[in-house]
Amino acid sequence: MTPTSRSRPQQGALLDLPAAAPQPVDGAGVREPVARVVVDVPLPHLDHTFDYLVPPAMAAVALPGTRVQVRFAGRDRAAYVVERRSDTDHHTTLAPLRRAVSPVPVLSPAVLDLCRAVADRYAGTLMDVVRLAVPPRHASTEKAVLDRHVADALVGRVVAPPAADAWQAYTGGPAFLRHLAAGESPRAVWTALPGHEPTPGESTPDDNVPGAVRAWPTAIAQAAQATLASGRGVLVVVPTTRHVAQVVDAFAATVPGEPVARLVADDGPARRYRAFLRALLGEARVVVGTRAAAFAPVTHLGLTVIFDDGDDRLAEPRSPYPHARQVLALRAEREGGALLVGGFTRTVEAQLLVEQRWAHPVQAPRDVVRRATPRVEAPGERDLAREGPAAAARIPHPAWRIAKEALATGPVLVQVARAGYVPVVACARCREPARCRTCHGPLRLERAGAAPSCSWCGRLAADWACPTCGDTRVRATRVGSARTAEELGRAFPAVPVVVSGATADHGVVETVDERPRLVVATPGAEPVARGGYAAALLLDGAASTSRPELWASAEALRRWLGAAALVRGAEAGGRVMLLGQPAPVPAQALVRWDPAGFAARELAERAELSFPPAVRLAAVQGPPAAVRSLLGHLEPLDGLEVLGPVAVEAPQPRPAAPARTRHARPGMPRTEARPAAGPPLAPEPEVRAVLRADRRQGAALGRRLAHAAAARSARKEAGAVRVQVDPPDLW
DNA sequence: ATTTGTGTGCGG
DNA sequence: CGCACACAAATG
Repeated sequence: MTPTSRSRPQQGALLDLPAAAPQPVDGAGVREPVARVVVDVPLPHLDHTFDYLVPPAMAAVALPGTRVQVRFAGRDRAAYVVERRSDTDHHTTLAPLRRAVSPVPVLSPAVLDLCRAVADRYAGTLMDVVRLAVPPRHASTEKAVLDRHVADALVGRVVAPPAADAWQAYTGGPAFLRHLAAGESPRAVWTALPGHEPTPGESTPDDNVPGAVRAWPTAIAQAAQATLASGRGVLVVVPTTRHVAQVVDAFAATVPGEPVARLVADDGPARRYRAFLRALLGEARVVVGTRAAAFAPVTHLGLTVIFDDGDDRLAEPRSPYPHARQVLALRAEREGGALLVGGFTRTVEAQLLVEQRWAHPVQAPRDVVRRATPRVEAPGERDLAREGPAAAARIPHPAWRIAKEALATGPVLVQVARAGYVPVVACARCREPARCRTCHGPLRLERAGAAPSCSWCGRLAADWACPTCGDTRVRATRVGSARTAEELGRAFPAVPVVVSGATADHGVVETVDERPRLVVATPGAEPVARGGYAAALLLDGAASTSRPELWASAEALRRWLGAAALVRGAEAGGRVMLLGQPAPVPAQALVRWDPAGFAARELAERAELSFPPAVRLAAVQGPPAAVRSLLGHLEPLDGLEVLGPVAVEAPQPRPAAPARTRHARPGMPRTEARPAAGPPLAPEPEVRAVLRADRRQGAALGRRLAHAAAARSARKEAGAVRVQVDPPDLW
């Protein structure tokens, strides 16, 4: 936990002189007159500490962890004090701090240490990580919080005796809670069961019935409660604000009166900073938030939880791109708290933690799983053909039957891969994907009867004609949620249809009640149904598994499980049907509800192919000369493979996209064209190299990459190179 | 990035 | 010899 004291610039290995002997500094009456600071500059080769003199007026304020301003390279810069000391190893006289910005120690020693570890792991700079960890200061909020804090500081809190019924169903669940309550720090990978909180009027689940499974947020709240009982704090990180709301609600029900800080970037600077301060000052011992909350300054941290860790929103999109799961794992190792990695699926990364025996698996025995999960069917083409001529329909007859039966007892969920009406169209005759004449973006239909329009630039293509065969008619190659809802509404005229998804037409619906209705939703936007859905139809199976990336089937399974987990258990008649020719391996994992088995198989496959997380990978991307020079600055590493560099597809669609699917044959499923809309910019051509090393060499690889980036920046070499460790979109 | 220090070239 | 500009190194 020692703060960094790498006060020596790294001007290449050649000039690695020994550090100057520390010299005592005359503080003119100031005790520990030297402030060791980290300065907010973006240059990798300046990623170390600098010493400044503390003027007497700032002596009591500029304490470790506080924000200050310093004169640096002729400009006033923001900085954080990381240490106060009486000596310096700097040889000339120290410049004074310019300003003590605030007395609040926002960068606690534990969080500083975590940031350093994350920066090292991801080959980034400390400051880049600190910027993710510490929200921007909001002065008026700070004043308000501090004033109130003095007023009601140190109010003792009594925690009710912990409940543990949500963990009864899991092997190792009660033991996990016991260890937490005893002040220990177990680590677990938790495969959550679908569970539903009782509807009002329904009796609460009996603690002694193992089949009575409670919803995941309640399980988290109970684990938190056990930790609070041991006198320690709790941090919960989830992918979205929707998840945050669910967890916060569960806390309110489970640990009433316990203050919970909700740390969500979407809340805006003032609220975010307020929540941060409440955690920092110990006013809230529980923090629930999205990815940046992984760094939250929870005092005496006893447990961190991450739920649905396969969601890509847990990966930070800004340099150095840390993933919240990894941040929490580093944190658990360094700060010594317990870690709970949970989800309906099990990610390969979590599987690795289990196989390394770093974490214990916590999951339900087979018979409990069978009762608590819905009955899942994934009819193959032959099964459907037996049912009659409409077997190839997107919603074949057996699916209609399930929906009809289920609607007698409750709501039915229909998961659709894409939002919109007809999000992709092709030539009706030759099935060539239809593209915009101007920018070559894919065409779509925005609503019934509308002319095709471009999903990139929005232009109408009323007079579209296929450049290959001349036909002017288009056909749907994807069907979106809006059109699906339309079809369902026609088939069930008496049943209300709800559409949920992040589009302009309608928002995400949070919950629906237990009355019969059809709920059409895109993955991740499924409303929670009180008491559970009676059934779910998962359409478009192939759309999610046919992507070439290695993670496609794991992601598909995660999405299916996420929807299926909202359905009542088999015991209560819940049914799920997976449709649309999904790949068989994830489909079988869903049918058997065996995410752990799937994850084990996936991890083995990745080890076989030398893919992450079995090995450590890093991507280096930028202009050709810049990438070459960075690779040139890399010090040798045993067993390091350098793949490439190779030209990388333009990150943004170019205005003149090549018609690359000229010979697509009718009937062949086309691979997805490109992500989504975006302003067509002309990017300069870039290359990407991929570095591969043994997992045990991961730390060394990170160090070498950071050194190489520092060397480039010290020499002011042109061109921005993006270094990304564990690039999520590569394999 | 910005500043500061050192070296080099050219005009006087 | 003196000054101006260029380049490199350091930034406390």
